[in-house]
Amino acid sequence: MESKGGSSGGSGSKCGRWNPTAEQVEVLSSLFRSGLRTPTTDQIQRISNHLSFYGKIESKNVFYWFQNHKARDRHNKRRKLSSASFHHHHHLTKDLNILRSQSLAEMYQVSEPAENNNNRVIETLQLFPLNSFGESESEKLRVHENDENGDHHQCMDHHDDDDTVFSCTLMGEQMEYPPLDLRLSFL
Amino acid sequence: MESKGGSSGGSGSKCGRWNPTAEQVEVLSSLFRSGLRTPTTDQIQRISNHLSFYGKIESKNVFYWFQNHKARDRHNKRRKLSSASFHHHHHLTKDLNILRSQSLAEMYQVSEPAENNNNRVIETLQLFPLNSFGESESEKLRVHENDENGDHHQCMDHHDDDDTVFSCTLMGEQMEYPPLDLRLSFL
DNA sequence: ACAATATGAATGAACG
DNA sequence: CGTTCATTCATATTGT
Repeated sequence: MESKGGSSGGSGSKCGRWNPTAEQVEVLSSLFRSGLRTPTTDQIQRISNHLSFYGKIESKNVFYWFQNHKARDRHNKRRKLSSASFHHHHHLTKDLNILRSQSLAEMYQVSEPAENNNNRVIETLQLFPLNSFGESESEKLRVHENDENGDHHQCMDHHDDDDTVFSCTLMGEQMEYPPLDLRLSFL
Repeated sequence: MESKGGSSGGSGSKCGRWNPTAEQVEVLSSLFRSGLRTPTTDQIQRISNHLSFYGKIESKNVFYWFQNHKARDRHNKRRKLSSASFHHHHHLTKDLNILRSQSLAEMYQVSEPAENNNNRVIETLQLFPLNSFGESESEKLRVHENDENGDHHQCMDHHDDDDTVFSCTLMGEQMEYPPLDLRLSFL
């Protein structure tokens, strides 16, 4: 369709935000698949410089690309669960009963797959002449800090403009919700 | 119907992308109206598992649903706000001041989350001891990137110089660009 | 059938 | 580094 020039990708895009070329993505993906995850500033510079041949690019784009790709790759593996699309035809009452018991927790609390992953990536990394992986094992040291990651979502006093007139006062109020509020109990 | 995307329900649905059923949307909307905006990974999992009762669904669907809903809600609110209050312009300056001071912040929910100001959803969450052990048994396994499909990055060869040469025979993907081993040499 | 809209999905950028 | 925001792409749905 269009040459890269300023930006390309799958479709035309307005400028203002880097739109990587197919070639750029290919190279970046290759590097990632080869094991590169967090390139140093120097490497970022080289990668960016090299990729500039295919189109406009900046160093920070490369930096962000690796950051995002790594994070999403990891997150995707975490979301690989819950593919159960079998519909039980339980009765709602039964379902609710189960819902209140504790056995449900086991049912719904998905267990992580706990894949026995090898460290093959590290091997690959060390094959590269990128002498910056001296702390390749430092990442394992990442302790699990228990930040009480409560839900930081505020409730708003929305004036329910166009939405249904649902008073969301289900705190200590006398809420007589339709069966809907019961559905929240799975949380 | 189909093995894929066979989301039954009141609305017909084709394959290709997740098409939520009416019940699923109902529950999701309820949660949203209750104040839930950015569910955590655990919550997403539970929501997804629960909603799988009504049809095929994945975690990422829930994740995207909330992301989109929140973003669009915010977008709409913003547009509404910017175009609002053009009728009574008696004290335009005053209105603007008010808008800037507190109302806007509350509407945008960007005000600082008071620690005590818990959300309704949180209350609901804590009312049900379904998953009281949820946080205690967090998976400590923090495995790292594992190889997706170990059919690439065969071998390499390098000199310890900037002009490193690679012999990385990757899977024969059709690429009209220079071979990978050549493109990696800039590192 | 096509245009317009609604909405699922993706991703670059940035925050804490 | 994990999470969140903003913008855009892609596709289903709906209206004419």
